[in-house]
This record gives sequence, C-alpha cells and structure tokens, in this order.
Amino acid sequence: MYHALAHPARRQILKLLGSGPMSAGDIADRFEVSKPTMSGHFNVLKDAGLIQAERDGTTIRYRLNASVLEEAAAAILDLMGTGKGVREQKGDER
Amino acid sequence: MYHALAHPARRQILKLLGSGPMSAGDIADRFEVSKPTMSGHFNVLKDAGLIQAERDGTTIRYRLNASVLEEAAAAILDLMGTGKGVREQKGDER
DNA sequence: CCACTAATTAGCGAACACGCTAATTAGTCG
DNA sequence: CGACTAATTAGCGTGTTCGCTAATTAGTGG
Repeated sequence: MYHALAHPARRQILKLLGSGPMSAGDIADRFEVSKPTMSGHFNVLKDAGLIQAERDGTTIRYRLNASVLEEAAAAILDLMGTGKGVREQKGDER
Repeated sequence: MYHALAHPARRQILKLLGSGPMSAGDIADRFEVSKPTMSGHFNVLKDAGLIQAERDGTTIRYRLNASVLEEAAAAILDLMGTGKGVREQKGDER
C-alpha cells in the first residue's frame, strides 16, 4: 500500500476522488499520460484497497476508500511512537 | 519520501529509531541483509529527510526526524479532504 | 447484428530498485 | 606508520515499475 502512494499520479487520483466519485475517463482526461497507463494506476490503487470500482453502464466509477487512507496515516504515526512512551491508542494528541 | 516508506526494512529502521538514536552497525545487526545493503537504506531515508546522521568517532549514529514523519501522515490525511474541511466521508458533524 | 464508446488487458523497451561481493574512506590505537 | 574496526561507495545481475501502442472485453443503441 505504501507503494501505491509512492507515485505522484496515484496520489493525485486519490485527491481528485476526495471530492467524490468520478469515472475512469474523467480522471484520465486530467492527466497527460495515456488511458492504459491510467488504468494501470487504477489497478494498483484498487489492489491496495485505496479505491473501489463500480460499473455504471459503459463507464466505471471509482470511489475513494477513506478508511484505508486513515490506516496508512495511523501506521506512519505509529512509526515514531513506539519505544519512547507506549502509545498504542488511537486518540493521539499532538 | 513515499518511496522511502515503501520498503519494510526501512519502516523497521524508522521504528527502531523511534526508541532513540542508534549506530549504523547496531541497526544492521538486527537485519538479515548485508551491511552495504543497509547502508543503501540509510541513504534513502537520509535523502528523504526522515533520518539524520552524526559521526561519533568511528561509528555513525542515526537519529529519527519525527517532524518529517508527521508531515507525511498529514499529507496522507490531506488526500481525503481533511485539508479544506470537506467531511462527508463518515458523516462527520461540525 | 454491427457500429460505437468506455475501459481494460497484452506485450514491449527503458529506467530504476534491491541485493550481493569487493574495494575504499574515515577514525582509533599499538 | 601499520593494523584494525566502522561504514560507505563501486560495480554487477536480477527483477520490478512505468510508459507506450495495439488488441480485447463490456455495454449501449441504430
């Protein structure tokens, strides 16, 4: 999943989907790369569980999976907490 | 920087450094891979700004850069719309 | 059924990531 | 200085990523 976030285009896709679901074509139109390339990015994000697809007629709509992104952020925060004080709780005050 | 987090060994290094600074050798001893390989991981983390090195005699001590990790987590949260006050993801009440 | 659009899969080349061993730099101490 | 330890850089093989074009699947409508 970290790998999925490691590409600027994929992060941009997630950001677009943050405003709401969007079709594959509409997303692809906002990027310079070809559609097959974008489709590959969609697959990476889908495999990582960051987005989900739903078919609507001929188009496919992608939707953001916010909970997985939350987990990612929590995991990163967890990297710095272990050891100094055992901070396993979710309610982290910083 | 996302790339730096995309390797398990590197995340493990960050976790170790979360308990406090540690020498390159001591860190390397906890992994199965060779020391040059570990040195490569250190470089990736250093280039990403996630750790900093300080020489102490013949050994080199690495220290975690917690602020950069915080930025990373914040950036991920920002991908879902946290940055602007867009809620709608979980029925968040103002 | 055939044409058309939306999106994906297939296949390919260039570039990069990751691990190794061997050689090199940096510093300590007899 | 010379030997020793700590750590890095150099060089190489292998596998993966990323982009492309071409071909294929899925669905709509004449």
